[in-house]
Amino acid sequence: MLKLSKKTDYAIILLCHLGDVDAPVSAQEIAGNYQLPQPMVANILKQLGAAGLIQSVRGQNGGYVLARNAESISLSDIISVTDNPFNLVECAHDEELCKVHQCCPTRQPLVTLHRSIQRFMEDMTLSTII
Amino acid sequence: MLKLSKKTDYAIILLCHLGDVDAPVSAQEIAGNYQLPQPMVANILKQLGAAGLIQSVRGQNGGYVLARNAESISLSDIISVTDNPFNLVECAHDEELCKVHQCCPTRQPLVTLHRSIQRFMEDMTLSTII
DNA sequence: TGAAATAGTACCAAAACAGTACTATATTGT
DNA sequence: ACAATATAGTACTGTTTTGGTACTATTTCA
Repeated sequence: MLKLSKKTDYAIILLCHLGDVDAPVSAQEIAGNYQLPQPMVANILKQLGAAGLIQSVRGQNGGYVLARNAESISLSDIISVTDNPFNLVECAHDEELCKVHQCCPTRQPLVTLHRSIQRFMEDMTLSTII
Repeated sequence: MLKLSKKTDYAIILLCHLGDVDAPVSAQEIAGNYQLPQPMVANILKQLGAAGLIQSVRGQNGGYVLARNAESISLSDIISVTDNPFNLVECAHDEELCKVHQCCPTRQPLVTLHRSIQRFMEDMTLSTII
């Protein structure tokens, strides 16, 4: 449907929040702050942590902090974690997937569109958003 | 998942094909040509017809023809028919949908991304693709 | 009148999405 | 030491979307 998943939508909000503070922030705190479902937020933070975008601090007073500075986290990075890696059309990366790739008139322009969106998302970093 | 649906993917192929010939082309003929499921193709053509992008010719030797010239059919038009109208995030058009729109840090940049993709899709016409 | 085409619905299975639940483990404060 | 508060990991579930099919009616040409 060509839209961002809620997960990605939330992830961006979470990361923006983390980018604004230095001390670790807990899932509960963020969920409360933005009125998002707490388990959902916790799950997303876990994923972002596993992907290395944020660092976790366990134990009481624990939470999450950005693992890198906000300039080096791109929208593309985020989407790769919470959606799958961006793929406008399947054949954009692997043309063997296309049954009619010899005669397909659409591949090239769609790949162009794909690339330009991709570039846009790579250029848009967390610090841009903040 | 931020990718084009098969329906849109197919629709582009169909329209490109129609743009190449003058005589009406039937669903069967196109499906055979590109090895796509015939009922699927028929359904998509029906939708494109109902939306006014193509014109139908009923009866034997009937089929479909472009209703306008290829320059005036944009990728955005097509997606509006086969997916829903493009909406990267729900709040891009209606900010009331957003529970936290007063404090949401992400709306503005996402709307910017939305607009730039939108423009790209409006600029890319069928004739560009062909 | 019959074959070939579109028109209009309605349906269905599989996948993805959004969200929940549960158990285990780590750390801090008392 | 231990209770409280966190994350870690995993598995589950209901709903929506996707991808595709089926069926009936209507139009047109030969």
